[in-house]
Amino acid sequence: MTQMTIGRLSKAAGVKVTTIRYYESIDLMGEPDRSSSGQRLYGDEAVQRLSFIRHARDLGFPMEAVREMIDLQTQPDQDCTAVDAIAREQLADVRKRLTQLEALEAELKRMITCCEGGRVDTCRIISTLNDHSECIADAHERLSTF
Amino acid sequence: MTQMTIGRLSKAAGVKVTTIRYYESIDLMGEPDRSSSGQRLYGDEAVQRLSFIRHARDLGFPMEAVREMIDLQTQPDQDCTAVDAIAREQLADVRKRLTQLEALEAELKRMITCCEGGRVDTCRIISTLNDHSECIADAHERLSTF
DNA sequence: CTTGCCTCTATAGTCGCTGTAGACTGTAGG
DNA sequence: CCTACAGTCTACAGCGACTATAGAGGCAAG
Repeated sequence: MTQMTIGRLSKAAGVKVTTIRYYESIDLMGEPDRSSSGQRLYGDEAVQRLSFIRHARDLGFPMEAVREMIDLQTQPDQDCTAVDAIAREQLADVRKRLTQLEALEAELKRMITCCEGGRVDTCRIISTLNDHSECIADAHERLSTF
Repeated sequence: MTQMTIGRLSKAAGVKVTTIRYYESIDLMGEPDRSSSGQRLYGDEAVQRLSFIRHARDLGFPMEAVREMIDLQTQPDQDCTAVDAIAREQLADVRKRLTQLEALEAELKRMITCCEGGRVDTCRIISTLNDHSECIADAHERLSTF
């Protein structure tokens, strides 16, 4: 199976047809061959590239980084310091997001332990959101439930 | 200082002027008073509401949830089960994202330990992105660096 | 009075897609 | 061969949550 239509490629790579065309339009995929009637025809390397893109995106790499890495792949004789740098940057970013999310988790737990099913006007979640500095002291003992 | 212009509100609440007007346009803020020349004039409760919105957004609450909570605040005599439910949902979501990010961190670490500054065509980061199932075995011993 | 910042409205642009419309193509069954 | 029907084509609009721009008018200090 050397040539496949966009729909088959879509299934093979797990990327929607419209998204593939979109990637083409922003020059992430080269221009594919066309059948006599104008339908796009792809080879297996298109599956590779799409999986690469999708995987990188799943890992949270920004589009720009993906593009850079793809460009680098077209010059395979260079050293890969640049690729390494991109990955390290991404790792740092992920770490930052992890820290933020952890703080966030703690705060949400706190909010929830503070809400005891009263009325909205005394609700601790609401007041926590209104004023960041509330309801910390008495939360600690109840956190185990979460 | 009972009435302030949008710029002062912006500074007081840490939300950009344009964003405030945007929130007004999507009915998150009520219509403010206007000066004789048509400039928006806000009271302190606007600072409250904006901080609430910003804080909730920082915590990752979706806009829709923010809107719901604001609506609930206008009916302060109801019980706050709904608010609690929203917060719990958000907590579950945060947990999910945490798990994903942790997996992601692990994979990025793996990718980086595998990349030894060779050439792009042998770069393990690139090949990891191309094919998910590589380069796991020999990574473990070097992970400590990260 | 002028300078310079603030505010106004309305509109377009951002990112990373997704969805739509309306036409054409390719294929399988009868 | 004809008919269905699924797949494909282009071009463009829409999404969320803002951000930026243009061009006009407002306000306070020097």
